Amino acid sequence: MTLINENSGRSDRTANREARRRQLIEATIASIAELGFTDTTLSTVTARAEMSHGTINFHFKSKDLLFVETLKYLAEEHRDHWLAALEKAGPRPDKQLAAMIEIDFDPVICNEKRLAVWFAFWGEAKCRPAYLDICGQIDAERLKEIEGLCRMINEEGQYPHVDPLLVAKCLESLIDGIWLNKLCQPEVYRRSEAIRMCNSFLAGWFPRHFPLNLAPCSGQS
Amino acid sequence: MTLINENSGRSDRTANREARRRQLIEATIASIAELGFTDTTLSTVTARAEMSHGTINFHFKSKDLLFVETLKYLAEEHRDHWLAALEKAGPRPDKQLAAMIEIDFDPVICNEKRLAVWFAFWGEAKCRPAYLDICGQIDAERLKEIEGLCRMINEEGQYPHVDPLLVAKCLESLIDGIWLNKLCQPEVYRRSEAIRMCNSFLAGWFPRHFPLNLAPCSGQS
Amino acid sequence: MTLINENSGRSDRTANREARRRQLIEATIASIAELGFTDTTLSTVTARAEMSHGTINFHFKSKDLLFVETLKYLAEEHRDHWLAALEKAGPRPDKQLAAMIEIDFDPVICNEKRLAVWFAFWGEAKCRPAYLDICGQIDAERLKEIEGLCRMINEEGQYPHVDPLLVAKCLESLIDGIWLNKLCQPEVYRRSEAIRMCNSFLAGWFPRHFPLNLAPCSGQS
Amino acid sequence: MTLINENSGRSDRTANREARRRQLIEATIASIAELGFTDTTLSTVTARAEMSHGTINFHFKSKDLLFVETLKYLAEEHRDHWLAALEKAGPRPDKQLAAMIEIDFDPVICNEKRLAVWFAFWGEAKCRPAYLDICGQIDAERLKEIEGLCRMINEEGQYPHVDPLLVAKCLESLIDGIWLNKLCQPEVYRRSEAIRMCNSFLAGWFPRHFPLNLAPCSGQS
DNA sequence: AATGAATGAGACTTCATTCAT
DNA sequence: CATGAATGAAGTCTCATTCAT
Repeated sequence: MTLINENSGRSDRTANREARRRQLIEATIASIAELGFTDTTLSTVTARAEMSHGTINFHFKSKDLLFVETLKYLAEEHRDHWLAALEKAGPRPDKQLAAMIEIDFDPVICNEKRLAVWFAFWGEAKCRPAYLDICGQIDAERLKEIEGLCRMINEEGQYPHVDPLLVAKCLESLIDGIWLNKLCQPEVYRRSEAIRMCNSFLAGWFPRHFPLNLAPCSGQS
Repeated sequence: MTLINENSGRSDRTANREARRRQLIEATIASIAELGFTDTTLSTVTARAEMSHGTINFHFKSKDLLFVETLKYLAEEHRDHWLAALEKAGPRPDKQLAAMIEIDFDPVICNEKRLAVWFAFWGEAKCRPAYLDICGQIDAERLKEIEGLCRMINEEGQYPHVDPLLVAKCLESLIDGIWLNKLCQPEVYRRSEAIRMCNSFLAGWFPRHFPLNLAPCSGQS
Repeated sequence: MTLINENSGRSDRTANREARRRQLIEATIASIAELGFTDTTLSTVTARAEMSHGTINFHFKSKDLLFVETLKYLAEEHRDHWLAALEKAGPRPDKQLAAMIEIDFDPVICNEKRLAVWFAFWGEAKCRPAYLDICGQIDAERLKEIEGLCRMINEEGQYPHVDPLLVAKCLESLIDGIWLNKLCQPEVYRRSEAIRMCNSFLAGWFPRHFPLNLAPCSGQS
Repeated sequence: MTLINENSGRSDRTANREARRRQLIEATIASIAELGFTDTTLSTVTARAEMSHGTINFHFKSKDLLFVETLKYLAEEHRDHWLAALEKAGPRPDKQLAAMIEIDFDPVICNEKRLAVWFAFWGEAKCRPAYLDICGQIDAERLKEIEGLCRMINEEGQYPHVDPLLVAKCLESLIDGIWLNKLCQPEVYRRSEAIRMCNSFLAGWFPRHFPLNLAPCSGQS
C-alpha cells in the first residue's frame, strides 16, 4: 500500500508519515461516506485503514483535528483540480468556465463518496467555526474566479443587463444544488444531465457563447 | 409538576400527548441547530423542552425515531406552506411559481435554524434510508408541481425550445444551492437577493413572464 | 446495605442518593488504601461498591471530583471526631488537649486504611490546589484550637518561657510525623506508644499538667 | 544528535551511561514535583531530560524500576548528606545531633521539589513493598544513629527519666511532621522556624545541652 | 404519565512498551 | 546507542435505554 523509497534515510520516515496521514484521511472519507458522520468512530476509520487503534491520536492529535484535516484535504483536492482544468482549457474564458463546470461533475471530484462527505461536513458546519472557515475561503476564491470569467465573457459578447457577480453566484448555487440532488438521487442527476442543466442556464445569459443544446435527452447518462 | 386538567376526557389527553411530541420535536430542531447532529443528545433535547430525562423514550420509541419524526415535521411544514401559498396566489401559473419561490425564502421556512437542521439531515441522509425516503417523496411532489407550472407558463408564452422538466430541475437545484450558500454566509445571501437570483434565472427562460429587474441593488437587503 | 425509610416519598430518593455517594466514597477510600492512588481507577472503586461502571459519573461529575469529595469526607470525619471529643472531655483544657491527642490515634480515625489514604492525598497535594485548600482549612482550624488550649494551660500553670503557638505547631507536627512512621511501621508505632510520645513531649513544656509516665514500656501495645 | 567522544574507551561509555541515568532520575524528580505522581509519564520525564521518547526503556527496564531508582537516589542523597554532616560536626554528640537537624532543613535536602517527591513516594509506599523497604532501611539506620547520640547526651548530662529511644523516635517524627507542614505551607514553616521547633523540643529533654532560645521571633525567616 | 436513578456498551484518548531503522 | 513510529491495553467519560417508584 505504502510506497516507500527504499534507499532513502530520513526522507523515508517523513514520506512514510505523510503516507500514513493520507491513508487515514482517505479511510475517514470512506467511513463518513459509508456510515455517516454520526456513526464514524476512530475504530471505523482505523479498521478501513487497516491500522491500529491508537494510531490516529498519534498522527492527528484528536478526532476533531482528523476531521478538520479531512475537510482541508477535500477542499484542496477540489481546488487543485479546477486550477488544473483552467490551465488546460486554454485562454478563452468561455472554455475555461465550461472546464470548471465539467470538473465539478467529474467522477474524480463528484462521486457518491465525495458528495456524501461534503454534505456531511456542511451538515455540521453551522456549529463548527473551523469547518465554516475552510468552506468560506475555498468558496470565496472560486466565486471570484467565476465572476472574473463571467465578466470577460460579458465584455466579449457585449451582453446587455448582465451582472457578472449575480451570474457567478447563480452558477455556484446551481452547481451546489445539483450536487445536493445528485446526493439524494444519483441516477436522476447524472453527469451529462448536470452539465446540460448548467449550460442551459448559461445559455440564458450568454446565448452566443453557450448555445442551447436542442438534442433530445436520450443518451445523457 | 405538570398541571393537567384533571376532569378532562380522552381528547384532552390526546391533545396533551400531541403537544408534548411537538414540544420535543421543536426542542430537537433547536438543539440540532445549536449544537449540530453530533452533539445533540436526548439530554440536550429534553433540557430545551424543559422536560425530564426519561420522557423522550416514552413519547418516541427511540432516538432514531425522534429524528425521523422531526424530519417529517420539517417536510410537512414546508409542504403545508407552499400549498397554502399556491392557493393564495390565484389562478395564474407565473404568479403561483413566484409564490412558491417567495415561500422558499420566507423567514418562517428559511431561517438560520431551519436551514441548519435541513442540512444536518441531508448530511446524514446518504446512509439513512428513512431520511432519503422522506426527502425523496417531498422533492418529487414539489418537482412535479413546479414542472406543471413551467409547462403552463411555457404554453401560455409559446416559448420555444423550453423543456419544462429541465427548467423545474434547474430551479429546484438553484434554490437548494442558494440555501446552502445562505447556510454558510447568511448575510450575503439575503431574502431579496435570493429571490432576485431566482427571478433573473427564470427571465432567461420566460422573459415575458419574468422581466429582468434592472433596478440597482440598493435596498435589497 | 442501604437503609431506606420505606414509608417516605421524596426523602426516600434523597436518602438513597446520599447513601450511594457515601458508599462510593467509602469504596474509594478502600481502593486507595489497597491499591494506592495510581492504581485506583473508577473500576476498582465501583467493583468495591458493587455498583455499575457509569454510576460514578452520575453521582460525581468526574473522577477528580470524586477524589475531592473523598478528601472532604475524610477531613470532616476527623473534624467531627475531635469536636465531639472536646465536648466530651469536660471544661479543663489539659483534659481537652489529651482528648484531642487520643482521638488522633483512635482506631476509627487512625487506622491503616485511613492513614494510607491521608498520605495518598498529601502525596498529590502539592500539585492539586483543591487538595491543598481542604487540608489548609482543616489544619488552620485545628491549630488554632490547640494553640488556645496551650495558652490556657500555660496561664493556669504559670509556665515560664512557653510560646503557645510554637508548642501547638510542634504538637501537630509531632502527631503528623508519628502518623507517617505509623504508616510505614504500624507495629512499631502503636496507639499507646504514640500517645506516650505525645505526652512525654508535653511533659517537657507543661510538667505539672502532663507528668512523665515512668512506667516501663511493657504492655504498651 | 548527541556528541560523544568518538575515541573514548570503555570507562567513558560507562560514565556516559551513568550520566544519562542521573539525568533521567533528576528529570523524574522534576516531573513528580511539578505534576505529581499521577500525571508523571515517561513522556513528561523524557521531555524534561531533553531526550527521546524510547530512551527510558533502554536505561531502565520499566517505569516502575525508574521510580524505584529515583527513590533510592533520594534516599542515598539524604544519607550521604547527614553522614557528611556528622563527620564535619566534630566529636561532641550534641553538636552532631544539631548538625543532623540542620541538614534535614538544609535547602539542598529540604526544598519544595524534594519534599513534594518524598511525599509522593510516601503516598504510594503503603502498597509498594519496594518503596517501603527502601524507606524502612534508611529510617532504621538514621533512628539508630540518633538514638545513639541521645544516649550519649543523656549519659553526659545525667538527665533522669530519659528514654533515648523514645526521644529519638519523637525527634524523627517531629522532623517528618514539620516536613509535611512545610510541604503544604512552606512560607509558615521556614528553615529557622523548623530548627527552632526542634531545638525547643530537645530543650525539654536535655535543657543543659539545648538551652531555650528566648529571643523574639523577629528575623527568623 | 412522568421521573430520574441506574446500567453498561462503546466512544475518545493516553501511555508504557516494543522494535525497525 | 538512540530514535520515534506503532501498538493495543486500559482508563475516563458519555449517553441511549430501562425500570422501579
